[in-house]
Amino acid sequence: MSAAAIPAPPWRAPKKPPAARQPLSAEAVLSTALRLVDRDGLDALSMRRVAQELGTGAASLYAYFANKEELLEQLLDRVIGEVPLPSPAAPDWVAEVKRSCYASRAVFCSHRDLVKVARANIPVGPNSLRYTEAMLAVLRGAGIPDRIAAWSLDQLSLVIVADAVEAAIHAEHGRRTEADAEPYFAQVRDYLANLPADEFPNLVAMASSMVEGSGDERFAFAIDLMLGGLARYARGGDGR
Amino acid sequence: MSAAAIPAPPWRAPKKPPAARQPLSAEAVLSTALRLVDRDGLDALSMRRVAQELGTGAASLYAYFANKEELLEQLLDRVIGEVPLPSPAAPDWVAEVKRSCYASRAVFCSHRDLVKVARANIPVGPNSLRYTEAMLAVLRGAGIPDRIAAWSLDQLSLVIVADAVEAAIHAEHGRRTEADAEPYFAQVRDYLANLPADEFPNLVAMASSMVEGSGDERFAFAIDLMLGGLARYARGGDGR
DNA sequence: TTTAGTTTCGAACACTGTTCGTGTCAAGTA
DNA sequence: TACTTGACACGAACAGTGTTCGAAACTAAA
Repeated sequence: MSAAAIPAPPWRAPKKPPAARQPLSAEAVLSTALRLVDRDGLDALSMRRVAQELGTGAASLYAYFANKEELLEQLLDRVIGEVPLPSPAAPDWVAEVKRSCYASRAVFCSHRDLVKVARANIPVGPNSLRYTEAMLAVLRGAGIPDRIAAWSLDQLSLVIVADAVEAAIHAEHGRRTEADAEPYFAQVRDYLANLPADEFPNLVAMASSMVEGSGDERFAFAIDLMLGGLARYARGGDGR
Repeated sequence: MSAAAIPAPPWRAPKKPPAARQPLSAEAVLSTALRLVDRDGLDALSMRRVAQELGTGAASLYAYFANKEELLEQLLDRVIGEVPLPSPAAPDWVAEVKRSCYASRAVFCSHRDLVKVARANIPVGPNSLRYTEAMLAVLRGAGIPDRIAAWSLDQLSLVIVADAVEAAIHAEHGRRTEADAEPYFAQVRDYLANLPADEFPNLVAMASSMVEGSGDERFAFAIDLMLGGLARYARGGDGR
């Protein structure tokens, strides 16, 4: 195969000058789109801009993708492919699931707000399927009944995505690190603490608690909460 | 003024009949917007359409709302106001929280896909605050520590919203009832069942389980999962 | 009646996703 | 070599979007 001689590196973006541009492919479009999202965020991703970056017109993209939604779907699946698969052979299934959840969140967070496209639609891209398969293997290996495993995985994914979206929104508002976010949280805390105490006694009393904890801590708590509820279905009852 | 004597050229289209429109207020705008969402869905809600429904131009709305986002925020808060507040006096706190979650979901689902606007931003509308206050009262009344109560409420809301969004998307695709959705789920099941069994043994084996259960059942499971994990923090340990 | 201040809103701006029909060019056939 | 064919490329246009600006219309005080 002569194609092996020149392996087109998909992550290497084609240059702006239309002179030496490669002949446009779904791969090239996806790479460019992902680069744009990473650089400017999801809102800045328009068909025109992707095409422009490729040195062509927007209409050309519709030869490879039926519409923008399909492009985004494939883009998301490509990112999901970056998540390392959990191993069903791990000795401690709870730890393995946790590790996998953290890894997923990390990958999503590393691509700005792309995760926003991961709504409710069941993802059916090849990488999503591989991930689902691996996760199911772990849960079933722990003795969790099929139905429970399927539903729980749904919920876990939901929490991961929702949390990543929240993180992305914070990042968009410039609250990237804990230190950056402090003024914002202080503002919220003050607002809550100064509500009328007769109508909102609990909110006033809990103003500090409401904004406490880093994003990581809150995410870890959410995952623990689910796994805590899930453990009772695993082999050996809820003792863990 | 002599200018008034000159009659307007009749062939020039006369201005729109002023009709008997009320003098335009934030209230009127919100009511109209909500009516539009209920009728045509969130995507059909544009500033122009709302204004048109009120017999005016889009620019007029900006006198009452800084932008579309603010309008949507207030619209959501208004809908949250329809949710009945949970009672901290209820004898069984778990049952009360469950009831409240179901009620919230029902309200969201009754307004098409408006719930999509409820992303990660902490909702701070008056009705949202009232709801949060009531829910916190219940959780604290159960002996749950402040920090845990705050974080759990976050997660519960997240699950409710995410589930309602999923239901809305199904409804948009015409899969409103279980019977309507059956063909779709059958399709997904068949697709999963026919994947290469060597690469996806679990998905193939669990094809049925993956699509099993009504929306209500899956939602109930999700809430139970969280409350199951939460119960251990309540007064009296994790028994219950 | 004049003036000042506020509210209203048509027109325009800079975008968006998508489609149509033409343009380009390489491969296949005569 | 000359001609045809068909797939890909893409400029221009369409129908929409949120938002802004400045002029008109109305209201209330002087």
